[in-house]
Amino acid sequence: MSHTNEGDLVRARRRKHETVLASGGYPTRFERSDMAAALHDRYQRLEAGTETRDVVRVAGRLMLHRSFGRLQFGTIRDGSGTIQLVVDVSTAGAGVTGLFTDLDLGDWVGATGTIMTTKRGELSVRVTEVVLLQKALRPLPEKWHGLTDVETRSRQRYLDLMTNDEARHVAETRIRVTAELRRQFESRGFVEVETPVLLQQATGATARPFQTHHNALDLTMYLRIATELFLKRLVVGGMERVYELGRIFRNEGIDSTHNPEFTMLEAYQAFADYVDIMELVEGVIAAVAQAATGATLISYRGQEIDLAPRYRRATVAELVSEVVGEPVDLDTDPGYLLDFAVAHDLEVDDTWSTAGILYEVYEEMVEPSIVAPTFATHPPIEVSPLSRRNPDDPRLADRFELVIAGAEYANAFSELTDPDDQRSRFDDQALARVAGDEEAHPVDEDYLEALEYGLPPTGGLGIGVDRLVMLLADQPHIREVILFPTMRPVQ
RNA sequence: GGGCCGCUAGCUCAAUUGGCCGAGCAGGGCGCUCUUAACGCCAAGGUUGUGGGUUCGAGUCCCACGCGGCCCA
Repeated sequence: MSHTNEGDLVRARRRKHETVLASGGYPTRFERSDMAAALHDRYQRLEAGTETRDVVRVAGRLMLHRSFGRLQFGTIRDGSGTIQLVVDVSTAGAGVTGLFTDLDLGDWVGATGTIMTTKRGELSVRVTEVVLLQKALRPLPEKWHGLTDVETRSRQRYLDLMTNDEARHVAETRIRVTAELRRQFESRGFVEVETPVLLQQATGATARPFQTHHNALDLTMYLRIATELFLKRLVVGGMERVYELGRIFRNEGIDSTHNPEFTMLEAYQAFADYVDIMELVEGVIAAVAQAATGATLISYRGQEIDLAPRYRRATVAELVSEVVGEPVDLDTDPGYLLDFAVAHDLEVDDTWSTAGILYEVYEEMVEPSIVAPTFATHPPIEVSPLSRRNPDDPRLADRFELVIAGAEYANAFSELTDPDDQRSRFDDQALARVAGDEEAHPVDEDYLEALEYGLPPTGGLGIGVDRLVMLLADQPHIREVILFPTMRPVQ
């Protein structure tokens, strides 16, 4: 970023700043009587051209400033909205007029005055006293277009927030989403817990972890890639309904749906299976949509999506059959499925199993085409190392993914409770690891020991919170829903 | 990792085939008694992302690098 000549723009502001410092400095607090939005609310019926004797004290950042002959107008924004300040030079004292005239856009100001409406009906505070709470030494971004450069908006989010309504709207949506998620789980009897971020082994998902070092223990440590195995340890310990809404770290690239640190909600419910979790998810997603947007019918990237229950339920094999055009399942000849996959440019070869090709077709062709909320159930057990097997077909997992608008928003399953089966699944992953798959799941001996004490039948769930916010705030990029996304350093 | 595109005043954007880099906002000065992105007039503000190269002359063409965006893997 170039600061060429910024000094020229800053000079006048700094001079005023130093004048304040020389004369005793800025006030340490301001006793505000009302927020802007509350005033608009209270005085919405006030007719144009009304003067009241109601004295209020408001404070905020000066966003607009204009003079019209002997009248001066300013618009300040506080945490709730904006309110106009009016100074009548012919009646206000010289002190007020001088101070008001000297204000620059971006300054924090506090004002005392009476409520009035202008001839055009704009609710305003007729200022009798004004105080500069803090000078903005740097100029604000352009007042009409705001800040548009994606990079600067992400690096200096405070500028984005102070100039762009959309930035504030998205931030507020995210706040409503996380608050409502907590409310929903609390109301269903879940308790929020905190499990370690710093680990000696990163488990619970297939992903590469970040590595760090603990000096006192002289120990290599990893940042968590999931909360799964710790939450299930708690269920073993008798905490029957637990959830964690927390930051997850995965050492992978950055694109429109991936940030190296992101937020995931995981929940575990004892004595429940994946079908119970489906009902839970529908209810939670609908409630969150309602809380965040005011409706369960939302618009995402030009598509209308109804998030009200109940969502479509179909197996992965059924969904794949729809794109293939005839029924396929795990008993289908792998050569037939391979031909279909190759014909559609999928990167598969004849070493792949039927299950592998089936799931590849699902991920590459089915998932992107789904718009309405759909529970895609029963993927192959090979791609589900932590799920319980389906009792009727042990090659399938009692698991589902919630797909909306071509992307996955939740992943859930009946948890694998058999410690011996879990050990053999870990062993399969270990083989893949030896074969070079750095993302394959490592063996977690401590977790296996916990399972040997008995995990009750349990339904587990993970929801990608950032992506859910993207959906509800209709944002195409994950950086828009994370206040401070990971950025390359400026050089 | 590959391809394409972008980087010009504090901010938002212009700049013909390579020919003096322009405007709006913000900032400075003046005017205006109800403005709403107020308006009008005046003046000021630039090492065109960085470093090389080609050329009489580069914002523009070539090479490298940095940051960002989009698409692909």
